[in-house]
Amino acid sequence: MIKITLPDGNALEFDAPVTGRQVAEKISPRLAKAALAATKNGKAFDLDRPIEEDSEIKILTFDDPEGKEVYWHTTSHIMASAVVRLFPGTQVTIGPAISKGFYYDFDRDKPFTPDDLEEIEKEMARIIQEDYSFHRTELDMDNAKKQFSEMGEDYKLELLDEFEDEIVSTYTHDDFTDLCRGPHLPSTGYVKAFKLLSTAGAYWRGDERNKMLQRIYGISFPKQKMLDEHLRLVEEAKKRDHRVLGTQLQLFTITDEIGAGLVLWFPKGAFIRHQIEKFWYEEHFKNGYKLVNTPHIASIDLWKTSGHLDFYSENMYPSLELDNTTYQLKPMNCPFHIMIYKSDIRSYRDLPIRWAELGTVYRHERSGTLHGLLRVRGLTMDDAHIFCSADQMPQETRRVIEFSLHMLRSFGFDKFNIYLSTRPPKSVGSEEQWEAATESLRNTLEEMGIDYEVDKGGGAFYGPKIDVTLEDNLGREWQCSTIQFDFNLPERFNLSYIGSDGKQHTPYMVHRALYGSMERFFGTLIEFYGGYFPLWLAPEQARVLPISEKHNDYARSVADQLHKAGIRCEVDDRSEKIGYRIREAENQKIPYMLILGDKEKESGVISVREHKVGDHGQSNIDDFVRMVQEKVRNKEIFESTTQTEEKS
RNA sequence: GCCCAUGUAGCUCAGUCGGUAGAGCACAUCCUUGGUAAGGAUGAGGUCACCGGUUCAAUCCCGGUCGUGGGCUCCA
Repeated sequence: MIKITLPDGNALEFDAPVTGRQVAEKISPRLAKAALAATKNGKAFDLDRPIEEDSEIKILTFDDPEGKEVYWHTTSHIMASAVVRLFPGTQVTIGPAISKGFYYDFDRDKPFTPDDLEEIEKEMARIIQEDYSFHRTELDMDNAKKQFSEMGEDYKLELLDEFEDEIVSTYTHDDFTDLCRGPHLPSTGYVKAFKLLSTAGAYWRGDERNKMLQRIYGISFPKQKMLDEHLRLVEEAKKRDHRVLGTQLQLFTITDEIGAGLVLWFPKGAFIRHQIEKFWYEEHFKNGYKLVNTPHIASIDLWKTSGHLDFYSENMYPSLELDNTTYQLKPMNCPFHIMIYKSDIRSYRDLPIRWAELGTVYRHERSGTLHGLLRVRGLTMDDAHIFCSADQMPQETRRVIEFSLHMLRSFGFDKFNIYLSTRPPKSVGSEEQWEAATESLRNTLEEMGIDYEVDKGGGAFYGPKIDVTLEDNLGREWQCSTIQFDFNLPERFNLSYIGSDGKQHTPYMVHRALYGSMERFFGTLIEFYGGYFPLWLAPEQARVLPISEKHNDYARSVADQLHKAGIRCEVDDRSEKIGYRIREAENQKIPYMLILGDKEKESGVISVREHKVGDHGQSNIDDFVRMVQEKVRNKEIFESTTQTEEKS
């Protein structure tokens, strides 16, 4: 007899060996039916693999993240076997489950076409129909290498070379065998609904020096309805894409007549940006920052001294020759702030110095990485540099982290990821400097009790950093705030301050941006709000809609009163029906529509309609003004805005 | 940068198996003055991204350039 302990603490006794499936059957027929795999002592385990000794067992269904992983990973094996059936000679490489689905990378001369995908789907359907069981085989390294060498699977051999385990496992269904840790679904028939979504080129191991493989992405579910729902949600998400909303709401455009990655801010977008910047200035003054302003180009010598020419040149635009001087368009603001520091003798009494600038920089990002507002070539950083003494450093980093979180929360963000980025391969400074600086940042994070992940090798060339990322609407992560330690520039520029001991010391330096850049922050805001900007940001807070021509005068007098109260509103008195004009205001995502007809005119009130919600009924003007002012003051966000749009 | 896809009116998209293009919305004018998401009529609007090639003829086929989209380790 062996003892099987369940997640709820209850224990069941079985004759050994027992399988996860038998355990599930004992618990309930429903669980047995939904069971996909198990975990044994916390590690994923095939449902039909014998358990010989006392264990903690959890049965995995599609509701468990690990269950989904098994489901998707198995589907990727099914896809691989279909591809090998249809296109003999294709080498398989790796095919993991990812957060939403799976992919598999193949080495094949010809990329897959959409027609190929259809064929592959049909073949997968056959393989699922034929319901092959998955068999796990364990073998030692020599045999594994022999087997995959005979199969001609070079990539698997490369993987095997890196494994440290003595025993590896393979999974076989039908006549397809793949090197795989597992576990898998019991059989191919477990996959009920799937779809291949896209193809892409992907470098072997993500390294562009390696061969480009052909990747196929897909997803699967235990029910067709779940697949349909998933596809619907993806479609809905596309409507919140900042590029789509940017056009629809006339916020910005990027056109090749200007250049890739260069943004034209339309009046409405520029207004929102202005509000964001105004808030930024106010908060920076409150937090002890002073403003500076600096030019867009500078003598190339500055960039030689700073090290940018050596370490950042691939992202820099070519230099300009003029009057026997070579100028360089700036990719960063830091050297300028440093020169301001150097313009005077600094005392320890002056520190910390905090200088901020909305500084526009140009970076030649690789063409394939450009993406709407989220990765551009001309951008305005909400930059600042802090110069301080060594012992002020922990305090200053802490202040910046708190400041950053305060700023982001003011916009309603409450979900972000925080990373500690360590030394990259191409970088300056000694090992000791990196070690000390990284530890300092780590300590600050830990003292503040902040959860973070380590991004190994993700630091700037001049020092380690803390990054805050926000996710876009399709789950892609983008860097927002960044707080970077720099022990390079103060040395290169020979910065100093006079300490209380009367001697010269080198200051520490922090680079930081809280929004990251105005462009990217705006892009994430558009998606976060789904275009429904909160009142304090909305370019037009209310639209006044007279029912017919005879109410135009009243409409104008209402608009006047609102203007005087500081509310941004327009009158739409075009000779269109009220329904039409409401529809237009809704499409433009204008927060309030004020409908004015005979009833309102007579009693001197307004009828208030809120976007996405509908008619709120009548209100007097003062009450409405107070309500709007209150929401503006609180930076209140519309509840409906952060939810997925219903289908319209 | 690399792989694949793609570029037609302001926007969203049809279309031409090679004979210089079409819809809806938006826009303009007129009619309509209408109570909470599309009233009607008429009209204007395109070097079919750009450069080159094949052809009697190219928006369509071919090559190149530029742009855009998806992707380029969430490791067996």
